[in-house]
Amino acid sequence: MGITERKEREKQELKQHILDAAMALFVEQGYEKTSIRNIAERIEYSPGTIYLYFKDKADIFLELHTMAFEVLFKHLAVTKEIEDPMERLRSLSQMYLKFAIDNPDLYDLMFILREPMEALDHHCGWEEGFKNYDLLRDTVVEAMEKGMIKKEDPDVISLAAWSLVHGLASLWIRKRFKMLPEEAVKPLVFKAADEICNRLKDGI
Amino acid sequence: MGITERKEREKQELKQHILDAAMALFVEQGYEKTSIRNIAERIEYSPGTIYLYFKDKADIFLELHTMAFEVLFKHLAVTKEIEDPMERLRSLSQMYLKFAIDNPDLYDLMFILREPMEALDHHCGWEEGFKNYDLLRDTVVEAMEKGMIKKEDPDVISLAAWSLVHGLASLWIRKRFKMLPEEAVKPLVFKAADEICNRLKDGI
DNA sequence: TTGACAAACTGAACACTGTTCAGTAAATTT
DNA sequence: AAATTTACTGAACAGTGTTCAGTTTGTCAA
Repeated sequence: MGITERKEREKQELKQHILDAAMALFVEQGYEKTSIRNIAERIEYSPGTIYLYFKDKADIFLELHTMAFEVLFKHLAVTKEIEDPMERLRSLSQMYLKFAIDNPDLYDLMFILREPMEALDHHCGWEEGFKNYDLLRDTVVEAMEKGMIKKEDPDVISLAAWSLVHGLASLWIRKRFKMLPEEAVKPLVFKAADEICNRLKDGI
Repeated sequence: MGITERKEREKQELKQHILDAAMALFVEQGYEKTSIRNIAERIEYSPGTIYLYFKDKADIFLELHTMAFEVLFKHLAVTKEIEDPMERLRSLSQMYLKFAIDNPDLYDLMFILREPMEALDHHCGWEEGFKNYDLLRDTVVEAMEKGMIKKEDPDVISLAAWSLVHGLASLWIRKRFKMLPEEAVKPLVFKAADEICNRLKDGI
């Protein structure tokens, strides 16, 4: 009975087809400006069809959000080869920033937009986020154990480190650095993250 | 000829009336869910009237955004009485965080939402933002001069400090702290900002 | 007081949005 | 070949921001 299997496969294919079209439009023109009708038109199906595969618009973008996290994780995972946890931390922050600035729309979806999180419970369902946070937290713990960072609740330091780079990234993406000359901002952003790494180290 | 003056005054009053209604609705139900028709209904005018006083929806919220900045500035300005620049910096960050967490919708409008900034040029028109940034920058400069923070481009440190608290605030507002137990997050947020102040100082 | 003019305001209309659901068409099973 | 299940459609609903011809209101000169 290969028919049900083929049908299941075809269903998955169409679902992926919707996701691909949504991702393309989303990166082209951003989340808010991407409508269900836009997606339907691109895949040459009627708008109603999309609702046979996804609960609502947020549900589509929740899946894209999950995919984007895997991309980020792969980017950041290469830092595992760096022995020195302090250098690894520095590298993590620089790569995180680069990812955000190179992929502002993906970053928006992952960390700024309300929509994907509203489809989630309070305490679960955000494994993608957890995985990336753990990468950071493990590095912080290791740096503390090796005496490179003054000991403290590792979540406090991890939260601070993440918030710093997220703050830089999101203020950049949402154009809040108007007080500084335009061409000066980008280098300053990377420098700010780097400098805080220095000071975490010097504190010893 | 007092008539033209009265007319001008009445015009300003209606404009303010629109802003008041918009602010009320905005704080009640957030930006996205506040429609022009909602505002019109509340002030008992037709939707078209609003466009005689504001260019578009973003223009209304740009003005609210300006008002919100004055509120924040007044909050932060009380720190001017603190002599020690390091303690002032600590106080600034704690009060900034408190403002953001107590007024998430206003904070959204000021630092997260795209709309108000899109009505602005790249290099001008954001005096409200500049004023608050200068408050921070001046404190950083003073702390450096008094040898309380290692010297460095003050914009790098100011950017880092601001990004840290903005990062904490915006990740909180947009519900990205799901990896931590819900009740633990709020204290951690304040602690993270405080701890970075400590380490800036210890670095000497 | 009346008529003319300008300013203020209206609300229907346009082109869009997310979402639903009765109806149709296609594929599969009996 | 008929019956049934599955997949898909597209019109309709209730909403959005925005525009603009047309009406009302207020002011001023004759």
